[in-house]
Amino acid sequence: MPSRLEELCVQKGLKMTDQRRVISRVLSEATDHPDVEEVHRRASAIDPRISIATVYRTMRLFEEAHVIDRLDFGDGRARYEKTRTDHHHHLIDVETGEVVEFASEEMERLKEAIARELGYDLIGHRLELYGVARSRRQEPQGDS
Amino acid sequence: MPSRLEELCVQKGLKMTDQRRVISRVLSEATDHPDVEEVHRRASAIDPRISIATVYRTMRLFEEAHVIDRLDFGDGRARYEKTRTDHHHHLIDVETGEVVEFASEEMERLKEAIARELGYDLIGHRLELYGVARSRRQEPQGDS
DNA sequence: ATAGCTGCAAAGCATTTGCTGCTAA
DNA sequence: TTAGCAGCAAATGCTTTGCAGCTAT
Repeated sequence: MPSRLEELCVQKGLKMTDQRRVISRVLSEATDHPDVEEVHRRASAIDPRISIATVYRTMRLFEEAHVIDRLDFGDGRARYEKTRTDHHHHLIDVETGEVVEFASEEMERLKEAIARELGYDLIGHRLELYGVARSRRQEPQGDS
Repeated sequence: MPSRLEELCVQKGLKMTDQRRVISRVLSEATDHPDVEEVHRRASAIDPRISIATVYRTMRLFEEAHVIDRLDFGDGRARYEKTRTDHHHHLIDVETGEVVEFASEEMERLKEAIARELGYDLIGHRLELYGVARSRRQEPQGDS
């Protein structure tokens, strides 16, 4: 059974090879935001004859076809997620690296309003929050 | 006359060498958001015996002393600005690279509220808007 | 045949670092 | 003298790319 992401790729006219199929399946099944190395690791577990260069090339290909989105959490490497229809943003737990997704209609309105006020039409935007779980704050065994 | 940024550095207990003085002056006089290469270029114009490695080391030093802030506009290199007391964000003109600063009390409130709702205390955040000047949109001579 | 894809290794870019000589207290 | 700094070049980490062989049509 082709993954949902593979079907999307085909719709976009992408030629699907074995390695692209494996990568699309890995991405389709991911519930997190893996970087290229992690995608390569998971893809290699399915089919070891897949090089990191191909993963890089495929990620770029998929990104240009708008079936995945590149994320930048400021740590120097790109993360990816399936393209979604809903606007959403990410809150990164700075202690665990965990990523919490959230959406806010108010935020959408506000950034449009700000751009308009400044005389601009909004093309894109980026918003991430970095935080620590409030429950963890009162536990005094923090070892950093 | 020492630059304001140099004075700040001294207050923070940093040892000021000739090259650090030059770099602090460059940063103090900057009204834009230069990257390391640009800081090096401007510093070299004042005193040519200053290496890019020293600029990198000094930027990190200044950043750790909280006299400058590192910015990331998503183009792979770090930009810098003097540390300011006011919360503000950046709108990047995707056609000219120009950076417009803005502040929004509503935005500050909103992101705090979102984090709290998700059960987190906010440690940091990142927000950039990318846009095109509305005035430029109707001029049909766009050559891209 | 032929266009396009892959793997490998080399190159690229921003940034960091090991080392050695220098500099200021 | 001695701790810390600067310059240089080599190393790093992520990503891209040149090249030659392979694979489907």
